[in-house]
Amino acid sequence: MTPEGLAELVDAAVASLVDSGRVSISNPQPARVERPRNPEHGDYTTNVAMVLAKAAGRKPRDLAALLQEQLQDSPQIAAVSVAGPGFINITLVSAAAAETARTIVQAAEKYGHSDRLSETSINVEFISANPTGPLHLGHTRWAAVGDALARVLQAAGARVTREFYVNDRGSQMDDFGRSIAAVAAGESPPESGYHGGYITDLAAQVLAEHPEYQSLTGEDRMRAFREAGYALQLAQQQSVLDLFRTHFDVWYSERSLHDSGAVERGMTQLREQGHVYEKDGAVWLRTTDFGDDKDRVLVKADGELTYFASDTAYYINKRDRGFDICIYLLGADHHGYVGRLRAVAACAGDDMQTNIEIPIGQLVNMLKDGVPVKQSKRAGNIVTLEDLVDEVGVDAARYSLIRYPVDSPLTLDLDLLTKRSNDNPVYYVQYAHARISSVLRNAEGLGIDFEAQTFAPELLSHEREARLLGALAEFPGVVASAAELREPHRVARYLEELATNYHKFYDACRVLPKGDDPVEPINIARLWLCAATRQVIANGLDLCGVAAPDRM
RNA sequence: GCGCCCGUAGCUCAAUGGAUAGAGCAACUGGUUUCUACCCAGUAGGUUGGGGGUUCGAAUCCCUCCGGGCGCGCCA
Repeated sequence: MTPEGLAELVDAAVASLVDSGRVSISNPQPARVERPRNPEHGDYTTNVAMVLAKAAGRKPRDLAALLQEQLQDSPQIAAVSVAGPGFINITLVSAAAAETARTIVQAAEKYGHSDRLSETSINVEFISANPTGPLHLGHTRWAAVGDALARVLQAAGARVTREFYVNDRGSQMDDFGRSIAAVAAGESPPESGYHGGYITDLAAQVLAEHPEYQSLTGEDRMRAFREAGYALQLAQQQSVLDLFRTHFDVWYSERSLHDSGAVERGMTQLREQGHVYEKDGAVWLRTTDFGDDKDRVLVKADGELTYFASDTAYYINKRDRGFDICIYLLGADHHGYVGRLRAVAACAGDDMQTNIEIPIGQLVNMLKDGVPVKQSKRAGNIVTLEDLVDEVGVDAARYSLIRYPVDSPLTLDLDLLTKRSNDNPVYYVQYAHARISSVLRNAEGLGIDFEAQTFAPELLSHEREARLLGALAEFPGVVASAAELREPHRVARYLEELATNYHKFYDACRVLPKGDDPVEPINIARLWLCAATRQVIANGLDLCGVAAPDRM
């Protein structure tokens, strides 16, 4: 019996009361069934009586009592009670709860997946760093979170495209080229340029491949170094993201947006929608029609297109490519763009409530030796994605970045992460997986093929078995809510709770027979439970993009 | 000045308007002749920044004040 199944049972109980005329509610909303925080309150609890009390014109506790009467005859329910202001607490018979283990083992890697977003095509754009330097710690957070979000959305059935927008157009590219060219000539980069040590490396690489560039001067020299440096830096970003297990489906070049005529087409569409006007020799988009602070310039008085013009065209281009929802994961330093981007969607004739979503991620701070690390791109002392991975590894880096909601600022203590200690819960979760794997290996060594034997779910009646089963049953709901709320951290938090439940079970319940003891049905039942738990941990870690090791 | 985000245990952080606000780390006390102790059991730690409001019920929603971060360009 799953929480979803139980919710249907409660809905049926409500409908039965209404149909028999004992209660009058028009259009009762579906019940929500949750696991209570306090285990003494049973396996599941629902607040449906309190929610519907007003519509029914009854006291919450009276309505709850009527529902209790309806529910307690169900063969799958062991006990129903009314508590507090009107909660209905439900305990399942152990066999009904334990069927979950069989369900999970049979569904295998599909357990937790659903089809509730199956009609939706979603573009998830994240990182979108300039190709003028290495990816820093902030980008690393978006890499981990964006990829995990994409995985969670896919698990909910959505068609997802991971997209990286390459800002390869504009004056910062020229600054980039001038900086490399200057260093190649043995000079310092210009004040407005780029100063990190990687510029020196890029200059050396460019010269190694193209020694003839050294003789170029002026704009030709800038362009030559710019293009060669761009190719090298983009390749570096791509390879480090590959290492980080974040694989983009589309790397979309801003230049290509212009070359393909998408910018012109976008402008035409916006004109047709009637939100474009001219003032002071410039062309504007009236984003204030849709809540933006001020209107935005598309074409400057000198005829140059703005960066914002690319943004508008890019959004329209995404919609033309068939995406129902465009998600932009932006850093807090770009939150000023939210208003104008949403307005772009509206100006293009879309619904800014549904077609565009812009979660804002707060920045990542760091402690090293207990002192905040000051990061400055100009000074070139940034901490890069590679640095973090070198320090703690891909699993710990990804996990520690996605286990927090993105809208909360995050402080990473590098010294703690470096210790590879339990301060990083990823080891706690991975260890549970490795521990179960070991038990299953030992079972195999004893010649026990539990899947070939009869599973007697009613034997899993120990309190800690019940709690573990309850946690396992929650997984599909957790994945679904993580997808709907765009909050992949829920999966990580859930895994930690699941791992705790497993360790407690393991501590109290012997799985394999000791010594020469015969194999009993309880051993078989517990092996089913172990296999189910391992499957859910593996599925959850996969949604995080973190490895599930068989040995540690 | 205006706008957005944040403020929860000593530290890092959870909690989809629900019952006694939870974990991990740090501190203290215990537990393994047995399947992986990277584990488990327990103690201690709170005016959820302050104040007001909404309601059966608020860390959560509204108002206000305080504190912190970020952003407010015909730059990209």
